[in-house]
Amino acid sequence: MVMSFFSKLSVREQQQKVRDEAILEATSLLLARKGYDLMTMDEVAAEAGIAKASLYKHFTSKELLAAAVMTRLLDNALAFLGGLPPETSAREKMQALLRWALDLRLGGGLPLLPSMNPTLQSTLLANRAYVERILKLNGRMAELVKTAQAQGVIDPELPTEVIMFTLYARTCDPALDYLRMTGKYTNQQVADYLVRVAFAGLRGTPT
Amino acid sequence: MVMSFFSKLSVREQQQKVRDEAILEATSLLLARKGYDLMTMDEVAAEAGIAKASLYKHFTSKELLAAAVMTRLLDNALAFLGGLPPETSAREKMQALLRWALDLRLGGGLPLLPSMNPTLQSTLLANRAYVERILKLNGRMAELVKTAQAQGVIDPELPTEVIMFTLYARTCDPALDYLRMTGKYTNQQVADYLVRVAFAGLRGTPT
DNA sequence: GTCTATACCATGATAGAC
DNA sequence: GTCTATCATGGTATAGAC
Repeated sequence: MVMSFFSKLSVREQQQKVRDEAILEATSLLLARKGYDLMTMDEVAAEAGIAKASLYKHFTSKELLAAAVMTRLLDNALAFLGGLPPETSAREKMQALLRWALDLRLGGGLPLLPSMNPTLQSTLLANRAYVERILKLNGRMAELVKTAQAQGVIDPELPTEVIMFTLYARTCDPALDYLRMTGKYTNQQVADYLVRVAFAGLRGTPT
Repeated sequence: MVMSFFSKLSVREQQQKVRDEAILEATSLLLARKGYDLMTMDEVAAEAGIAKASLYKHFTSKELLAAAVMTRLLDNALAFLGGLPPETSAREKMQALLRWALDLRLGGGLPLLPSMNPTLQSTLLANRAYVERILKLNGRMAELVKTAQAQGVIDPELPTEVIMFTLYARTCDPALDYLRMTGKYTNQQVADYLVRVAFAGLRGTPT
């Protein structure tokens, strides 16, 4: 089919994108708030302001919807990393990424990592787009970690994977929720503490 | 009703305890493996070798069952802490408790902390026995943390709560699962890494 | 009296008719 | 796009066997 760039179809496609984006945003919020298992498609539809069946016109299954959200999230993470000024050190980049994720979570926008729902897990791993992003991010992270280790600012005795996985894990650290529940700290303070503890540990850095 | 200590009822009560224990153990495994939401009462019954309806004779709801498991877990944690030799330092005790929890998890026996299922959460907080244990453990932990901070072996600039919550959070660190999935490390190594990173951080301890 | 089998009922993911 | 089924799942209650 031939069409101009300004045809009605193009506009309609843009509308689609806008709607898709709204759905993804709603899903993101709900995933962050309740997790995959407890999130229902009814809620997503309500939050996005459309009917449930309409939702299924956009995303053909709950799992695919979740995969789309996770993929978008990884894209954002990669974009964030890529957008950091070139003079930023490797360790600073690692720290900034963790901070970015924690801030996202404090704003209600970070879907927890794939809980351990097995069906979701396998759907994700079968999802070309998702896996591609994961691999790309892993590659970037591995570089940063190795550089930082070579510079001696990250424990060189730890396997690269341990560092990477720990960083990923810290983005969904439940301590964040606990601290927030006390009501004693600002979001900034909570994030500061978590980043600090992730890098310096409970022992702290002796001078 | 009057009865001897060796009456049949007493025996029957013992049978009850044994069965209860088997159910709790089965639930523990399943909670650890699938989490609360995905665990079904059918599975629990199957794993415990009884019928679903019988299960409901022992525990009148899924939530109460989970609460019982969590309470038992906290009892075990308290017993473990209490059983450490008196000469153990505060920091060693903290470390030992984390290690104990991680070993439990590696053995498949640690139900993750209350996911964030809201109904479960409120059931737990309404459960006298559970809350009692939580408060007791929190008390013990707060003592240990303060002592260790006073001794300068735990970062004294961090609020006690940050330390405590971080420790709790580390017991369910997803990095453990990631590392195990690589298949590159023994369970011992995985636990060693996690404990080390929890206390020394990613930066490591500069000599 | 304790377990088994089965029935009930709400919820939530999908599919099909307008 | 919406509205209205369908269909499976899973928590809970009951009815009857040993």
